[in-house]
Amino acid sequence: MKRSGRGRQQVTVREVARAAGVHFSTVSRVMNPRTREQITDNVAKRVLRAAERLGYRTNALAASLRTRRSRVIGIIVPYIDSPIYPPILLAIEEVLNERGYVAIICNTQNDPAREERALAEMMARQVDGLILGSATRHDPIVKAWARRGAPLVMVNRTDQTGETPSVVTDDVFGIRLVVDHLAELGHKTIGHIAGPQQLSTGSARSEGFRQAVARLGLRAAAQTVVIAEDFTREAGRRACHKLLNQFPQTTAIAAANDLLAIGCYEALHERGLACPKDISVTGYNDSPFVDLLTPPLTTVRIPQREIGSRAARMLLQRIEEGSAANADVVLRPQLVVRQSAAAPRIADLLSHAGKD
Amino acid sequence: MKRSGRGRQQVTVREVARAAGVHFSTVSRVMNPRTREQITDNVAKRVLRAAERLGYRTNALAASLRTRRSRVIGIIVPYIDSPIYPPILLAIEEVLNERGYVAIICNTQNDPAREERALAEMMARQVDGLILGSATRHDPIVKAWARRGAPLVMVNRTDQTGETPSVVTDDVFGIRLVVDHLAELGHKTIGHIAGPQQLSTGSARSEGFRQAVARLGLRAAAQTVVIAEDFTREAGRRACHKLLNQFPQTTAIAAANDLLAIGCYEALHERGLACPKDISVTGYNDSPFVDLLTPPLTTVRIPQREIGSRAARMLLQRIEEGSAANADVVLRPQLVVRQSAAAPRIADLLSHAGKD
DNA sequence: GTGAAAGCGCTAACAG
DNA sequence: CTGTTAGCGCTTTCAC
Repeated sequence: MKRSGRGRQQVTVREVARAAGVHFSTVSRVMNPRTREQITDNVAKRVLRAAERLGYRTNALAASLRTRRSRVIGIIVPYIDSPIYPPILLAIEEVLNERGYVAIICNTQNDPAREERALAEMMARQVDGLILGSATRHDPIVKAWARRGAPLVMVNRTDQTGETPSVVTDDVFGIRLVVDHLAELGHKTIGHIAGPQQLSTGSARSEGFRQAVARLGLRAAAQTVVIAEDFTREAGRRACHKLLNQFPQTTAIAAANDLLAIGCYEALHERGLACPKDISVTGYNDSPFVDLLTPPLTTVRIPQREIGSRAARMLLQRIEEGSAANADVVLRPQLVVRQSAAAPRIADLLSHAGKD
Repeated sequence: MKRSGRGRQQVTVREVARAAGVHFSTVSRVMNPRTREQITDNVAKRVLRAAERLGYRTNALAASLRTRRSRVIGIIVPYIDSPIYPPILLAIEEVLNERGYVAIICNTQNDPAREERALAEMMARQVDGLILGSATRHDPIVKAWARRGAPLVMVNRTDQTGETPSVVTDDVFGIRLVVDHLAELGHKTIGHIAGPQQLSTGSARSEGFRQAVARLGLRAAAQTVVIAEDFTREAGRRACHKLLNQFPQTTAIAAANDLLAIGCYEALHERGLACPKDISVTGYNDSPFVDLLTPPLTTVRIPQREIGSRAARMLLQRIEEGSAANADVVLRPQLVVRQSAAAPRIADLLSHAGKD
C-alpha cells in the first residue's frame, strides 16, 4: 500500500501454482530446465500458461540463496574509458551470457580504495568468480581471493606470484617485434618510453626492450629508457622530452603503449621535429583511431577479444568443473606496420658513426 | 565435503552470534548501520570483534531477498566499445557507488534479442532501477519497464512517448551551433550526413539541421541530407560519396557524429579532395583523439559525465523517494572549433553565385 | 537493549 | 511423476 511507487508485487511460484492447480514445487520444476523433464507435458503446459498469464519471472536472488550459485561474475578493471578494456569486456560478456551468467563490472580508476570496495561488494553479492584486469605485480585482491579459495582469473596484466591463472599477451615478444622492425629500418639508437613498472605490462615491455636491444647488440644505455609514471598522453609527452634531452642521438622511440606514443607525437611537435622523418615512433595496443593519426601509428596489436573470451571460458571451467588448471595463457601479439617508423636520416647515422 | 573446490564455507550471523555469545539478531543489528545504535557499545564491540575474527561478510543476496531492495542498478548500453558510453558509465558508477549501489552492465550491440535477454536478466536479479542507453524512438524495453512500474531513466537517447524521464543533450541546438559556424565561415551549400532516424539522436540532429539551414535561408534541398544507416566510419564514407555525387556544389558537411565525420575524411581522401581546403567537415561528440586527426576535427562536445551523474541521481531519487519526477533533463552541448572547417574557396562561391 | 519467531522466494531431498 | 518439508542467510516486528 505504502510503496505504491515501487515495483509491482512480485509473482511467485505459489501464485502460479494456485492458478495452475498444482503444487508450487511443480512450478519450480517446470521453470527449471534441469528438472523440467520430471513433469508431464500436460501439467507443464498448464503451468507454463499460468506463468505466462501472470507474468511470472523467477527471482534469481532467491534461487541463488538457495543453490549457493549466483551465476554472477565480477569484473574489475582499472579503466573502463581506455581503448583496451572495452573489447575485452565485450568478449567476456559474450561468452558469459551464452552460458547463462551475467557480469557485474566495477571500475576502479586505479584507486586502491575503490578496488577494496569493489572486492567487498563482489564478495557480498556472492559472485561465482572474478575476472581481474587491474592486477598489480603484488596484488592484495589476488591474495584475498585466493585465500578465500574462489575462482579468479586475471586478464591483460598478471601478478608476480604465478599462483593465479591469467590470460595475457607476450609483452616481451611484442616489444621485440617493434625493436626488430626499427633495427631493420636502420636505427641504431632506439629509446623506450616505459610504462609503470608496478604493472606487469609496463615491466615486461621494458624488460623485453632491454633484451631485444641487447640481442641486436645495439646501444642500450640506462638513459635510453625513461619510465612514464602512467599510461597517459601527458606522461608520454613529458617522458619523450626527457628522453630526448638525455639522449639527443635517439632516432627512434618505442613507446610502451599508444597513449604514450601519442604523447611523443606531441612532444616532437613541440620541438619542431617531424615523425617519422626526424624521429620514428611506435606504439602498443593498436587502439582505435591510431590508424588515423598523422602519421598513422606503427604499433603492436593484441588480441583483445581473445583475451576476454579465453579468460571467461577458463573461469567458467574452473567454476563448473572445479578444475584448478593453473595454466597461464599467453597470447601472441602482432606487429602492425604503418607510417610512423621509417629509416633514419643518413645524417643521423653518420653523425654517430664511430661513437660506439 | 564434496564441494571442496568451491568457495569457503560462508560465515553467517549465527556463527558470529555464537562466538560473541549473543543472539544472531543482535549481530544483524550491529552490522546494519541503520540499526546499529540500538545496541550497547559494549555488546557491539564484542560482536564486531567476533565478526572480524571469523571474517564475516554479510550476504547481500539474503539481505536483498528479505528487504526487497537489491541495491543493484541495471545499465543497458548499445555499444560499450564506443567513445561515448564509457565516460557516461563511469560517472553513473561513481554516484552509484557513493550511495552504496552497484551496477550491472549489459551491452547489447544494438541487437534486440540481446536487449530482451538483458532485460529479463535484470528483472530476474531484482534490480532496483534501470538506466537505458539503448532506447529507440519506440522502445519495447521502456514499455515493459514502465508497465512494471519500476524506476527507469534513459540516457543519451530518448524515446518518443515522453512518459519516461531521460537525460539527453539538446541535439537540435548542437547541430545549429555547427551550421551557424559553417555559415559564418561563408558556406552557402551545406550538406548533412544524418544518423539512423529511428534513434532520437539521429533524428533530432537531422531535424536540427533542417531548421538551422532554413533559419539562415540557405539552400536546403532534400539532396543535401543523406542518411547513414549506422553511426560508423564505413557508413559515413559511403554517405559522403553519395552526398557529393548528388550535390557536387557542397562546400561543407555537417556529420551527425564523429565516426561519420571520419568516414567523410576517408571519402574525401579517396576523391582527392582536401579538408578543409576543398570541403569543410564537422563532427559531433568530441570523441577522444579527434583532436589528433589531420585536420583536427571541429565538433560538438556533449557533457558525458554530467549525463551520467544526472541520470544516476535522478534514478536514485526516484527509487528512494518514490518521486515520479518526469522532468527530462536536456543538457547544452558546446561547439569545439578546430581546423576541419574553414572558409570555402572563392571559386566555389563564385561558381554557384546566382544559381539560387 | 536484546531475544524469539516469522518469512522473503526458491530448490532439493525425501516420500508416496 | 507430484506433493511435503526443510531450509539458504538475512531483517524485522513483537515481546520481555
